[in-house]
Amino acid sequence: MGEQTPRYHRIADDLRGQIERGELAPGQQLLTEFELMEQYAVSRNTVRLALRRLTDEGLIIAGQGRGSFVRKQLTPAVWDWSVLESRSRHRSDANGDQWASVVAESGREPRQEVKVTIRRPSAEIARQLQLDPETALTVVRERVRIVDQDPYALADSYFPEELVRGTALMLPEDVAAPGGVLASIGLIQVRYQDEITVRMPTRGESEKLGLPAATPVAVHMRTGYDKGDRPLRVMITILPGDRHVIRYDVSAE
Amino acid sequence: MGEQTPRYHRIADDLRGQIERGELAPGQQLLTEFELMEQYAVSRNTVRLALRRLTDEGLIIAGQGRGSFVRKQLTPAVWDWSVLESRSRHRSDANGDQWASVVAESGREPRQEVKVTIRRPSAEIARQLQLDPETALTVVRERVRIVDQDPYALADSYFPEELVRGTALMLPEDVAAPGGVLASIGLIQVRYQDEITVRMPTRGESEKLGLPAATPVAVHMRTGYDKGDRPLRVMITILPGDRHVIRYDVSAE
DNA sequence: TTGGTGGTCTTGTACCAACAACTTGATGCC
DNA sequence: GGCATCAAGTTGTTGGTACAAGACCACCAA
Repeated sequence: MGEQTPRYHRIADDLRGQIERGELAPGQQLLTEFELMEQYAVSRNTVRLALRRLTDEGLIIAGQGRGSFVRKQLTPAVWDWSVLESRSRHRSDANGDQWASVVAESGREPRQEVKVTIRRPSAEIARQLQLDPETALTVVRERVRIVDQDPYALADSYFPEELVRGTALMLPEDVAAPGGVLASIGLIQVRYQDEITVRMPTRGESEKLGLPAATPVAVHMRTGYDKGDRPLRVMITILPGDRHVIRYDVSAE
Repeated sequence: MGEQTPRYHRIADDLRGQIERGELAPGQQLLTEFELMEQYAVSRNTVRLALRRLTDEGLIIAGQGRGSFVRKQLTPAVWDWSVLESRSRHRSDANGDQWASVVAESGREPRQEVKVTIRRPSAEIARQLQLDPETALTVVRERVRIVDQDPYALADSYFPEELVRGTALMLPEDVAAPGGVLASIGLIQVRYQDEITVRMPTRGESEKLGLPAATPVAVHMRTGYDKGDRPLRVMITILPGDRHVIRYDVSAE
């Protein structure tokens, strides 16, 4: 049978069309693999290849023992990164808790799990903080941001150890202060450099965030500098693509 | 055999470890499926499941008839979006050709394929441009940005038709002007709103860009406003994750 | 030298079978 | 009623086979 496109491609195309036209609504259960076998007169393997294709595109999601379902897209959280902590319009909250207040406004319950460690910096972190990777130490605050019990993002902050030694930043608690936590200990960030990359999550990230298959992440790395251009902090945020929008406002002064 | 983790998980973990430890270098060919069958004493099906896992993580890439290879990451192009076209430091070029000049600086050859059409706007575009989706028309400039024959990004610009009627923007050519093309016809953008989302590419994007499997894309939507807060343009750029870094500088005035 | 031709190697597609693991709802016991 | 148990249904895992399709190389012929 000299067909050009493989059968499982055409089955996937057919199902994708049904999803895009709305004949299969978000959250709705698809036919079972066995039913699809009969409908298309193919083997179960071929059906599974087609379903895998849709899974990889993020269109459906399968659960063992339950069935396959059209994936419903979450209403994404919009995240405005174009404001300095020190002049945040969001009622005097730090950037770390801009998040908390934005979430709270939408009637949901934010929570953060914080873990603090002292570590030798990785090559990338050392470069961003202009530290010697052999001798310097960094204080690392690893946060898991949770909304209504569901993990939403990972946010890890790295500080040069000598700058924050003995301050509240070393407490494994959810610290917040008006104007930003760094400002509260006398470190004023006047400039950020943000770099955003896109990739598939690592296994560890995928587990911590409970990500469904085929969910890419944005990696947002923000380096904060004081007015002498000394780097004070690197914050790396892992934002799952299915639940976040990153926003910037760029304007002439 | 009451094992907790499936065999193909463990095989994938093993191979992933080899890649991460550098025992398998980027670009290097993996053992063939048949050899892996013998080495792990499993069926080809199981080997393929393990390889698929690594493919989905973006770690390897397979070619029919050639073999499987450790994926080498490209040196990503850094893309600075925090500058207005009108005050670009990059030798008086438009944003659209900030790209061209950055690429040219690194000794590679940039090229753009441009297609211009007039269309009724989608709901999203109409909302961004504050147009009536029933009656309004938009001029759409679809560009494929190519570096050394390889497609690198898609950049589609949408203009309200009444604003650009009869101007150079309606020519299906690679137009450029000092200070930006819009400025050259009297439309001055003083503010942008950028929204970045992350998702898997659609089939069409994947084909146009020749993306390997498991390559997510960043969708960068920039809406430009004049000083009366009237939207002048929406530009949607599709940036494959394996070859782009998005950068912003955020500073106090 | 050049070009085509064919054979071999490798991954891709498609089929079949069996059991495991998990979910869900029904059943029945206390 | 409440709770444990069971059975049926569904996807997950693993084994097998066969042929197709693309890549690559060696060989031969012009």
